[in-house]
Amino acid sequence: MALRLYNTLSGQVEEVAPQPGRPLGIYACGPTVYDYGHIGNFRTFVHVDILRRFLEQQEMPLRHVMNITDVDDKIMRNAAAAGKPIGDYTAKYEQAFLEDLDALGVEQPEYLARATEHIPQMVSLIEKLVERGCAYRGENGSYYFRIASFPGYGKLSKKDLAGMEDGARVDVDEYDKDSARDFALWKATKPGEFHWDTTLGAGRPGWHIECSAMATEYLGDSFDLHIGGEDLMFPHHENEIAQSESATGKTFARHWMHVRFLLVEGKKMSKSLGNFYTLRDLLLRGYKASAIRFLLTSVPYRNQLNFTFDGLVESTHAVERLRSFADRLRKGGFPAGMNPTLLAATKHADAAFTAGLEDDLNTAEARAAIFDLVRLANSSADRGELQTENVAPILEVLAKFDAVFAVLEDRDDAVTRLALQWAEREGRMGEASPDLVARYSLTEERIDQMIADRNAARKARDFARADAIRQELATKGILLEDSPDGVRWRRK
RNA sequence: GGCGCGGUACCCAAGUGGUAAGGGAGAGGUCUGCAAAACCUUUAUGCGUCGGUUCGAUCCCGACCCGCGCCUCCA
Repeated sequence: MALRLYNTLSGQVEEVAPQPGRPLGIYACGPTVYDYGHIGNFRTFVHVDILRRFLEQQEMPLRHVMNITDVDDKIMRNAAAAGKPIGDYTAKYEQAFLEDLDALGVEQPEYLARATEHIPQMVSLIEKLVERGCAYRGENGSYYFRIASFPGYGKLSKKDLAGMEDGARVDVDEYDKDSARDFALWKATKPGEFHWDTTLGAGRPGWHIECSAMATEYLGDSFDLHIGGEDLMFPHHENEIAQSESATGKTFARHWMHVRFLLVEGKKMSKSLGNFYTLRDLLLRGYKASAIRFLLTSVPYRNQLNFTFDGLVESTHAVERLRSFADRLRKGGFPAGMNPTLLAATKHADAAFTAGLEDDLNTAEARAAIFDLVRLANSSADRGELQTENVAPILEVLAKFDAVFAVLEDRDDAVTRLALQWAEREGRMGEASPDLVARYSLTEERIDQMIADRNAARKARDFARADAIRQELATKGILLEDSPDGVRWRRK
């Protein structure tokens, strides 16, 4: 078996496989770095990460490219308003984006491609399109792609151009296009505006051209898989296809994967509805990075995910359950031998996990397989039927799960601490929940001291004092767990 | 208006032409100085509504109702 994914282009679930002897070429549309990333962005990037990690687990060599759009209208406008060169403006948000990916356990692709570092490639692609008669120069010096020259236009998004109202939404600034649907490849700039001086004249690239130029640069004229959010299907990806295939005469991406938008509290996320959240917003509210990642994977990428605060709490508990289970196994203390029934169940969970992901990245199925195993192994252990030789195979399955889902290792404290430091630097501590601030006001030394005091009280059978200390810690978000081999603490 | 997706228990949610995964939450129990964690039991004769096809439909077909997305910058 191999990975099968829904291909937007064909409308079918198809096997994804590289060309013989080559790595699988993946181009995933990245962010426009004009602001902090929001959870909608990260739903896409986390699912790309799930895909990436799963393919690595299947030992498929990858060549994965993600673009960083570091020049566009919003960036130009915001940078100008801040009186900064665009590079200074975008550097901050690019850095923040990469930190956010790291916070969510998202692996870096093989190549990060910045638009501003690939201007020559874009210019030569546009020149090629002009030579081939697919692009033209408008009166104001901008270049446009002539959609009428590409018969396949609309094949990805299944749009019939003839049926679309032409002219209903013409941008008044772009009066010099031959057809309203034609899109800008190169935007001529007015004197004083940020620009590149090129053989096309002074200007800057249109949005779509960067992906065509950079995908081709790193992956060749044809490659295996192109990924993005569902909104990018039209017009962005459609335009990429038109440009690239017109220039090369070859199929651009063979397989297209689109991640569906999420809803927040049942509504499309938008600033006006007040349900717009960046990753940092959530961290400052006290939610853990692992819970956010886990929630984002709870619904397969092609289904709409309703992101809610209740869901975040549920995911927190679900992750805790998995971590507790892993701790229990590592702690040991099981009878010698091997329970063959449990071993069989372990193998079954392993197979079901992989089968779920192979089936169009069904993360819900894959997760269910692991939770089945957790329940079975826990109940076996309670009955004394989990034996020492069962431990390693189960831990292997857990490791396999975590190589894809990446929530078991607890990096949450470190991530939250970084978010608090960022808020401090940016003067945004007011956005941090008081509860969270209290929770992180205790140093580990102080916590250890209080636990030692409580242990002394317990030894003296002064349970009232012991409970008072537990209670005090609890109000600051520190949970204590007594066990035969000592007291463990964790942050709520 | 055009194209597309979805409506499954208290909440989130997977799934299949043959009788409903998983997570969370609630209740009861085991364990514990008290807790926590963990485990057990329990919560859909039912899968938006109405028809149809079928031996049999939540799953196929049709109509309708509701929600959502894209068609314009957006992951």
